[in-house]
Amino acid sequence: MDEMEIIHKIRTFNRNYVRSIGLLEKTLLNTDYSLTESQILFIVNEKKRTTATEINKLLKLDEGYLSRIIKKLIARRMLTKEQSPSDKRCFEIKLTEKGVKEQQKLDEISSNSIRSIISHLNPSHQTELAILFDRVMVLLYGTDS
Amino acid sequence: MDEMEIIHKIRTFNRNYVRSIGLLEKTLLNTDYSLTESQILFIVNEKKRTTATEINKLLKLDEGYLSRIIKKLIARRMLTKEQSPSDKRCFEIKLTEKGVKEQQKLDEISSNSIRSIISHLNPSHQTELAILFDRVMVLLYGTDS
DNA sequence: TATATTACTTGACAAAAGCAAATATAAACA
DNA sequence: TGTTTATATTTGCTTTTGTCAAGTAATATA
Repeated sequence: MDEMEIIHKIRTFNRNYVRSIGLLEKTLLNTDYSLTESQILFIVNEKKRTTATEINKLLKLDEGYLSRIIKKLIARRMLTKEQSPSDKRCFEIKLTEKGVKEQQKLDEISSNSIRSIISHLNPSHQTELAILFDRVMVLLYGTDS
Repeated sequence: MDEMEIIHKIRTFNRNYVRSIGLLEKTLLNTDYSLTESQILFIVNEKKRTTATEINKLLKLDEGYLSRIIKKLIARRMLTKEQSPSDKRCFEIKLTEKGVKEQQKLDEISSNSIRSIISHLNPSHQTELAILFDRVMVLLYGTDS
Protein backbone atom coordinates (compact mmCIF):
# COMPACT_ATOMS: atom_id res chain seq x y z
CA MET A 1 0.00 0.00 0.00
CA ASP A 2 1.51 3.37 -0.85
CA GLU A 3 1.90 6.18 1.62
CA MET A 4 -0.80 8.29 0.03
CA GLU A 5 -3.34 5.55 0.39
CA ILE A 6 -2.31 4.85 3.96
CA ILE A 7 -2.63 8.49 4.93
CA HIS A 8 -5.97 8.72 3.21
CA LYS A 9 -7.28 5.71 5.09
CA ILE A 10 -6.09 7.04 8.42
CA ARG A 11 -7.66 10.42 7.76
CA THR A 12 -10.94 8.81 6.81
CA PHE A 13 -10.87 6.80 9.98
CA ASN A 14 -10.06 9.90 12.00
CA ARG A 15 -12.95 11.89 10.62
CA ASN A 16 -15.42 9.14 11.32
CA TYR A 17 -14.03 8.21 14.67
CA VAL A 18 -13.67 11.76 15.94
CA ARG A 19 -17.27 12.30 14.96
CA SER A 20 -18.52 9.33 16.91
CA ILE A 21 -16.38 10.12 19.92
CA GLY A 22 -17.80 13.61 19.74
CA LEU A 23 -21.26 12.15 20.03
CA LEU A 24 -20.22 10.04 22.99
CA GLU A 25 -18.77 13.06 24.64
CA LYS A 26 -22.06 14.85 24.32
CA THR A 27 -23.51 12.36 26.77
CA LEU A 28 -20.84 13.46 29.23
CA LEU A 29 -21.75 17.05 28.55
CA ASN A 30 -25.24 16.41 29.82
CA THR A 31 -23.71 16.01 33.23
CA ASP A 32 -22.85 18.91 35.51
CA TYR A 33 -19.28 18.87 34.28
CA SER A 34 -17.60 20.05 31.14
CA LEU A 35 -15.55 17.60 29.16
CA THR A 36 -12.33 19.16 30.36
CA GLU A 37 -13.50 19.03 33.94
CA SER A 38 -14.30 15.36 33.70
CA GLN A 39 -10.94 14.68 32.06
CA ILE A 40 -9.26 16.39 34.98
CA LEU A 41 -11.30 14.38 37.46
CA PHE A 42 -10.37 11.24 35.57
CA ILE A 43 -6.66 12.03 35.74
CA VAL A 44 -6.72 12.99 39.40
CA ASN A 45 -8.56 9.78 40.20
CA GLU A 46 -6.01 7.78 38.28
CA LYS A 47 -2.99 9.41 39.88
CA LYS A 48 -4.56 9.67 43.34
CA ARG A 49 -2.45 12.76 43.95
CA THR A 50 -1.06 15.10 41.35
CA THR A 51 -0.33 18.71 40.49
CA ALA A 52 -1.60 21.18 37.92
CA THR A 53 1.59 20.86 35.94
CA GLU A 54 1.34 17.09 35.84
CA ILE A 55 -2.28 17.27 34.68
CA ASN A 56 -1.22 19.64 32.02
CA LYS A 57 1.44 17.30 30.70
CA LEU A 58 -1.49 15.24 29.52
CA LEU A 59 -4.10 17.83 28.67
CA LYS A 60 -1.92 20.70 27.47
CA LEU A 61 -4.37 23.43 28.38
CA ASP A 62 -3.62 27.05 28.98
CA GLU A 63 -2.15 27.21 32.47
CA GLY A 64 -4.38 30.04 33.59
CA TYR A 65 -7.40 28.24 32.28
CA LEU A 66 -6.46 25.06 34.09
CA SER A 67 -5.87 26.99 37.27
CA ARG A 68 -9.38 28.38 37.10
CA ILE A 69 -10.97 25.01 36.40
CA ILE A 70 -9.21 23.52 39.39
CA LYS A 71 -10.36 26.45 41.48
CA LYS A 72 -13.91 25.81 40.36
CA LEU A 73 -13.70 22.11 41.18
CA ILE A 74 -12.36 22.96 44.61
CA ALA A 75 -15.25 25.35 45.14
CA ARG A 76 -17.57 22.50 44.23
CA ARG A 77 -15.87 20.30 46.83
CA MET A 78 -14.59 17.85 44.25
CA LEU A 79 -10.91 18.49 44.78
CA THR A 80 -8.57 19.59 47.51
CA LYS A 81 -5.34 21.47 47.01
CA GLU A 82 -2.52 21.56 49.47
CA GLN A 83 0.84 23.21 49.16
CA SER A 84 3.62 20.69 48.94
CA PRO A 85 5.99 21.02 51.89
CA SER A 86 8.99 19.92 49.88
CA ASP A 87 8.38 22.36 47.02
CA LYS A 88 6.19 25.25 47.98
CA ARG A 89 5.62 26.21 44.36
CA CYS A 90 3.56 23.06 43.85
CA PHE A 91 0.16 22.16 45.16
CA GLU A 92 -0.94 18.60 45.67
CA ILE A 93 -4.33 17.98 44.17
CA LYS A 94 -6.57 15.15 45.32
CA LEU A 95 -10.18 14.08 44.91
CA THR A 96 -12.46 14.54 47.90
CA GLU A 97 -14.72 11.69 48.89
CA LYS A 98 -17.50 13.39 46.96
CA GLY A 99 -15.11 13.81 44.07
CA VAL A 100 -14.40 10.10 43.97
CA LYS A 101 -18.11 9.33 43.84
CA GLU A 102 -18.80 11.85 41.12
CA GLN A 103 -15.85 10.64 39.10
CA GLN A 104 -17.20 7.12 39.30
CA LYS A 105 -20.53 8.33 37.99
CA LEU A 106 -18.85 10.06 35.07
CA ASP A 107 -16.83 6.94 34.45
CA GLU A 108 -19.97 4.87 34.27
CA ILE A 109 -21.63 7.29 31.89
CA SER A 110 -18.59 7.06 29.71
CA SER A 111 -18.51 3.28 29.82
CA ASN A 112 -22.21 3.07 29.08
CA SER A 113 -21.84 5.17 25.99
CA ILE A 114 -19.10 2.85 24.74
CA ARG A 115 -21.31 -0.09 25.57
CA SER A 116 -24.08 1.36 23.48
CA ILE A 117 -21.94 1.70 20.37
CA ILE A 118 -20.58 -1.83 20.56
CA SER A 119 -23.92 -3.34 21.54
CA HIS A 120 -24.89 -4.02 17.95
CA LEU A 121 -21.83 -6.22 17.52
CA ASN A 122 -21.78 -9.84 18.55
CA PRO A 123 -19.33 -10.79 21.31
CA SER A 124 -16.66 -12.12 18.97
CA HIS A 125 -16.70 -8.92 16.95
CA GLN A 126 -16.54 -6.90 20.15
CA THR A 127 -13.47 -8.83 21.17
CA GLU A 128 -11.99 -8.40 17.74
CA LEU A 129 -12.48 -4.65 18.05
CA ALA A 130 -10.64 -4.56 21.36
CA ILE A 131 -7.80 -6.56 19.87
CA LEU A 132 -7.60 -4.23 16.88
CA PHE A 133 -7.38 -1.20 19.15
CA ASP A 134 -4.74 -2.91 21.25
CA ARG A 135 -2.67 -3.52 18.19
CA VAL A 136 -3.05 0.09 17.04
CA MET A 137 -1.89 1.19 20.46
CA VAL A 138 1.18 -0.99 20.19
CA LEU A 139 2.01 0.36 16.75
CA LEU A 140 1.42 4.00 17.59
CA TYR A 141 2.42 4.28 21.20
CA GLY A 142 4.36 1.13 21.90
CA THR A 143 2.00 0.16 24.69
CA ASP A 144 -1.15 -1.89 24.94
CA SER A 145 -3.84 -1.47 27.54
CA MET B 1 -12.77 -11.28 26.59
CA ASP B 2 -15.49 -9.95 28.87
CA GLU B 3 -17.41 -6.78 28.19
CA MET B 4 -15.76 -4.84 30.97
CA GLU B 5 -12.33 -5.52 29.58
CA ILE B 6 -13.42 -4.66 26.05
CA ILE B 7 -14.89 -1.36 27.15
CA HIS B 8 -11.80 -0.59 29.14
CA LYS B 9 -9.58 -1.23 26.16
CA ILE B 10 -11.67 0.94 23.90
CA ARG B 11 -11.70 3.75 26.41
CA THR B 12 -7.96 3.57 26.81
CA PHE B 13 -7.54 3.73 23.08
CA ASN B 14 -9.93 6.65 22.89
CA ARG B 15 -8.11 8.69 25.46
CA ASN B 16 -4.78 8.18 23.79
CA TYR B 17 -6.00 8.61 20.29
CA VAL B 18 -8.12 11.67 21.01
CA ARG B 19 -5.09 13.18 22.62
CA SER B 20 -2.87 12.63 19.61
CA ILE B 21 -5.51 13.78 17.17
CA GLY B 22 -5.89 16.86 19.34
CA LEU B 23 -2.21 17.57 18.83
CA LEU B 24 -2.53 17.09 15.09
CA GLU B 25 -5.43 19.46 15.06
CA LYS B 26 -3.33 22.09 16.74
CA THR B 27 -1.21 22.21 13.61
CA LEU B 28 -4.36 23.04 11.67
CA LEU B 29 -5.18 25.70 14.23
CA ASN B 30 -1.97 27.49 13.37
CA THR B 31 -3.52 28.28 10.05
CA ASP B 32 -5.91 31.16 9.48
CA TYR B 33 -8.88 28.86 9.92
CA SER B 34 -10.49 27.33 12.93
CA LEU B 35 -10.92 23.59 13.04
CA THR B 36 -14.62 23.89 12.34
CA GLU B 37 -13.97 26.19 9.43
CA SER B 38 -11.55 23.74 7.88
CA GLN B 39 -13.99 20.90 8.40
CA ILE B 40 -16.60 22.91 6.55
CA LEU B 41 -14.19 23.66 3.74
CA PHE B 42 -13.32 19.98 3.56
CA ILE B 43 -16.96 18.97 3.26
CA VAL B 44 -17.79 21.59 0.67
CA ASN B 45 -14.79 20.52 -1.36
CA GLU B 46 -15.86 16.91 -1.17
CA LYS B 47 -19.46 17.54 -2.14
CA LYS B 48 -18.61 20.24 -4.70
CA ARG B 49 -21.98 21.83 -3.96
CA THR B 50 -23.98 21.54 -0.79
CA THR B 51 -26.20 23.39 1.68
CA ALA B 52 -25.91 24.40 5.30
CA THR B 53 -28.34 21.69 6.31
CA GLU B 54 -26.34 19.03 4.53
CA ILE B 55 -23.12 20.20 6.15
CA ASN B 56 -24.83 20.06 9.47
CA LYS B 57 -25.91 16.48 8.99
CA LEU B 58 -22.24 15.72 9.37
CA LEU B 59 -21.05 18.34 11.81
CA LYS B 60 -24.15 18.80 13.95
CA LEU B 61 -23.40 22.35 14.97
CA ASP B 62 -25.84 24.92 16.19
CA GLU B 63 -27.59 26.20 13.09
CA GLY B 64 -27.08 29.83 13.94
CA TYR B 65 -23.44 29.20 14.60
CA LEU B 66 -23.00 27.41 11.30
CA SER B 67 -24.79 30.20 9.51
CA ARG B 68 -22.34 32.70 10.91
CA ILE B 69 -19.30 30.64 10.03
CA ILE B 70 -20.50 30.31 6.46
CA LYS B 71 -21.10 34.04 6.37
CA LYS B 72 -17.56 34.61 7.57
CA LEU B 73 -16.12 32.26 4.94
CA ILE B 74 -18.10 34.05 2.26
CA ALA B 75 -16.74 37.37 3.49
CA ARG B 76 -13.27 35.88 3.15
CA ARG B 77 -14.06 34.89 -0.44
CA MET B 78 -13.72 31.20 0.29
CA LEU B 79 -17.31 30.26 -0.40
CA THR B 80 -20.20 31.40 -2.50
CA LYS B 81 -23.84 31.04 -1.62
CA GLU B 82 -26.63 31.10 -4.12
CA GLN B 83 -30.31 30.61 -3.56
CA SER B 84 -31.56 27.42 -5.08
CA PRO B 85 -34.12 28.12 -7.83
CA SER B 86 -36.03 24.92 -7.12
CA ASP B 87 -36.33 25.47 -3.37
CA LYS B 88 -35.82 29.05 -2.38
CA ARG B 89 -35.33 28.13 1.26
CA CYS B 90 -32.05 26.49 0.41
CA PHE B 91 -28.78 28.06 -0.58
CA GLU B 92 -26.19 26.27 -2.65
CA ILE B 93 -22.77 26.58 -1.18
CA LYS B 94 -19.63 26.18 -3.24
CA LEU B 95 -15.93 26.82 -2.90
CA THR B 96 -14.50 29.75 -4.81
CA GLU B 97 -11.30 29.24 -6.78
CA LYS B 98 -9.43 30.72 -3.85
CA GLY B 99 -11.37 28.42 -1.57
CA VAL B 100 -10.26 25.38 -3.49
CA LYS B 101 -6.64 26.43 -3.20
CA GLU B 102 -6.86 27.14 0.49
CA GLN B 103 -8.65 23.88 1.13
CA GLN B 104 -5.89 22.04 -0.65
CA LYS B 105 -3.35 23.72 1.59
CA LEU B 106 -5.28 22.70 4.70
CA ASP B 107 -5.55 19.22 3.31
CA GLU B 108 -1.82 19.00 2.88
CA ILE B 109 -1.16 20.26 6.38
CA SER B 110 -3.49 17.61 7.64
CA SER B 111 -1.84 14.88 5.56
CA ASN B 112 1.61 15.98 6.65
CA SER B 113 0.70 15.74 10.28
CA ILE B 114 -0.52 12.19 9.76
CA ARG B 115 2.65 11.45 7.84
CA SER B 116 4.72 12.64 10.77
CA ILE B 117 3.06 10.32 13.25
CA ILE B 118 3.44 7.25 11.07
CA SER B 119 6.94 8.14 9.94
CA HIS B 120 8.60 6.22 12.74
CA LEU B 121 6.93 3.02 11.53
CA ASN B 122 8.38 0.89 8.77
CA PRO B 123 6.28 0.55 5.60
CA SER B 124 4.80 -2.82 6.54
CA HIS B 125 3.66 -1.52 9.90
CA GLN B 126 2.20 1.54 8.22
CA THR B 127 0.23 -0.70 5.93
CA GLU B 128 -0.83 -2.84 8.86
CA LEU B 129 -2.11 0.27 10.62
CA ALA B 130 -4.22 1.25 7.63
CA ILE B 131 -5.65 -2.27 7.45
CA LEU B 132 -6.46 -2.21 11.15
CA PHE B 133 -8.31 1.08 10.79
CA ASP B 134 -10.16 -0.26 7.78
CA ARG B 135 -11.32 -3.22 9.77
CA VAL B 136 -12.42 -1.02 12.66
CA MET B 137 -14.42 1.04 10.19
CA VAL B 138 -16.11 -2.06 8.86
CA LEU B 139 -16.99 -3.24 12.35
CA LEU B 140 -18.21 0.10 13.62
CA TYR B 141 -19.72 1.73 10.58
CA GLY B 142 -20.15 -1.07 8.11
CA THR B 143 -17.97 0.74 5.56
CA ASP B 144 -14.31 0.80 4.70
CA SER B 145 -12.50 3.66 3.06
C1' DT C 1 -56.47 27.79 2.71
C1' DA C 2 -54.84 27.34 7.29
C1' DT C 3 -51.18 24.90 9.74
C1' DA C 4 -46.97 22.71 10.21
C1' DT C 5 -42.42 21.99 8.80
C1' DT C 6 -37.97 23.14 6.81
C1' DA C 7 -34.00 26.19 5.82
C1' DC C 8 -31.74 29.70 7.27
C1' DT C 9 -30.68 34.18 9.95
C1' DT C 10 -30.10 37.37 13.79
C1' DG C 11 -29.52 39.25 18.53
C1' DA C 12 -28.30 38.48 23.00
C1' DC C 13 -25.69 35.89 25.87
C1' DA C 14 -22.66 32.38 28.19
C1' DA C 15 -18.97 29.21 28.25
C1' DA C 16 -14.48 28.01 26.85
C1' DA C 17 -9.99 29.21 25.84
C1' DG C 18 -5.99 32.16 25.25
C1' DC C 19 -2.49 36.00 26.34
C1' DA C 20 0.28 38.59 29.13
C1' DA C 21 1.76 40.16 33.40
C1' DA C 22 2.37 39.14 38.27
C1' DT C 23 3.69 36.41 42.54
C1' DA C 24 6.18 33.02 44.95
C1' DT C 25 9.49 29.61 45.27
C1' DA C 26 13.42 26.98 43.84
C1' DA C 27 17.56 25.94 41.13
C1' DA C 28 21.77 27.33 38.88
C1' DC C 29 25.81 29.59 38.92
C1' DA C 30 29.56 33.02 39.16
C1' DT D 1 26.55 34.42 49.07
C1' DG D 2 23.94 37.08 46.15
C1' DT D 3 22.12 37.34 41.53
C1' DT D 4 20.09 35.53 37.66
C1' DT D 5 17.19 32.06 35.62
C1' DA D 6 13.62 28.71 35.64
C1' DT D 7 9.30 26.60 37.44
C1' DA D 8 4.50 26.52 39.40
C1' DT D 9 0.63 28.84 39.82
C1' DT D 10 -2.64 32.84 39.71
C1' DT D 11 -5.15 36.90 38.00
C1' DG D 12 -7.08 40.46 34.80
C1' DC D 13 -8.39 41.08 30.35
C1' DT D 14 -9.78 39.70 25.79
C1' DT D 15 -11.17 36.73 22.05
C1' DT D 16 -13.25 32.76 20.28
C1' DT D 17 -16.56 29.47 20.33
C1' DG D 18 -20.90 27.86 21.11
C1' DT D 19 -25.97 28.15 22.73
C1' DC D 20 -30.83 29.78 22.97
C1' DA D 21 -34.66 31.77 21.44
C1' DA D 22 -37.08 34.40 18.33
C1' DG D 23 -37.71 35.71 13.62
C1' DT D 24 -38.20 35.49 8.24
C1' DA D 25 -39.21 33.13 4.19
C1' DA D 26 -40.49 29.25 1.50
C1' DT D 27 -42.52 24.78 1.11
C1' DA D 28 -45.22 20.76 2.38
C1' DT D 29 -49.33 18.91 4.29
C1' DA D 30 -53.93 18.31 6.09
